[in-house]
Amino acid sequence: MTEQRFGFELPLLLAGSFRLLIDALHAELAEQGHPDARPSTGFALQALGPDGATISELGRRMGVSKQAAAKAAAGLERLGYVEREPDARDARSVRLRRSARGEELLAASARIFERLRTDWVRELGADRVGALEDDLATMIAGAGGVRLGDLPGWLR
Amino acid sequence: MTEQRFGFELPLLLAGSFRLLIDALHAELAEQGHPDARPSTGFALQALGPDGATISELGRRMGVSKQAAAKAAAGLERLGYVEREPDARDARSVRLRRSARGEELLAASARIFERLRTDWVRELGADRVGALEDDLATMIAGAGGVRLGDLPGWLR
DNA sequence: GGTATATCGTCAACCTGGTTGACGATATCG
DNA sequence: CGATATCGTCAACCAGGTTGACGATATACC
Repeated sequence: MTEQRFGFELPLLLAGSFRLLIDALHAELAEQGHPDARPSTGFALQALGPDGATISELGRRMGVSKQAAAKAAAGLERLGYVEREPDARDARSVRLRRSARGEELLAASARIFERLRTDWVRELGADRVGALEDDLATMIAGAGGVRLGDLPGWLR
Repeated sequence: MTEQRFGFELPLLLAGSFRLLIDALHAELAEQGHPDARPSTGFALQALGPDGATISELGRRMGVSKQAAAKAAAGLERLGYVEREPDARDARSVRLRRSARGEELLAASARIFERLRTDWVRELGADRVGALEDDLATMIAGAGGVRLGDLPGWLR
């Protein structure tokens, strides 16, 4: 079974399975009333956190410029996933907050990812999936963590 | 060790470790004389194959339009990774072929990925890395394979 | 052989999502 | 109070994707 594998297969397998999950997620999301959610939508909403954030703060959390964060926020606002309100104690700032629909999206995503993981467990067994997660976490921790917010632009 | 894991961690772990590998690859490539190689560079050169391809063919192999393939080819040409020559038996076509430098880039990438994989083996053990690869391959095969050539644009 | 049809590569226009630089408005520090 | 820093926005640009159109060339068919 484990025949000789080349080093370059590892990244292909990682990218391929990542894409599998994300495609499945968005197919499901589209059916559940979120047809124009994109991978970056969830990332940004996650980065926003339960208490929201200012535009600059969002940019810092995602590792992009505040201008890029402003564009992203405008998109999320247009789709109804975030709302903006003036910041009470800093008249320069804009507070971005997840809307009810934004919370829904995250909740739906969490449910779907949970279900996708059980698919993996059914196929591979709970121990193998657990080992896989542990091993990837080990490698990431060994490298001192990894930034993910700017995934979209980084691949270029 | 294997505490309760949430479903949404799996994609984060996959993306994170993929990014880890790709970042390490390009840090190494930059030191080896390929500072402006990008992830898509290697993908495209790989898609070109040892015998090269026409622009339209490259586009089909990467799952993008021929116009996008032409732009990518122009970039690769500018960096000296591919050469274009007229097609002997079809005056409409342009054959794209990897240059010597292009072959070098692929060879260097293969070497580096091989070394990165041995890092993983040193950290996790050969059996765990093999299991990880087998499991990811299983999931990808179960989904009927996955397209990777258009990774850059797909995340959007 | 001649004509219809398909494909090749390019051009143009547009979209998304990044970047940098500049700038007025507002906070904050000394 | 004044110097300095940060906030959000605007403008210009770039990369890399899209669609539509088009002249040039192959191919298929009568």
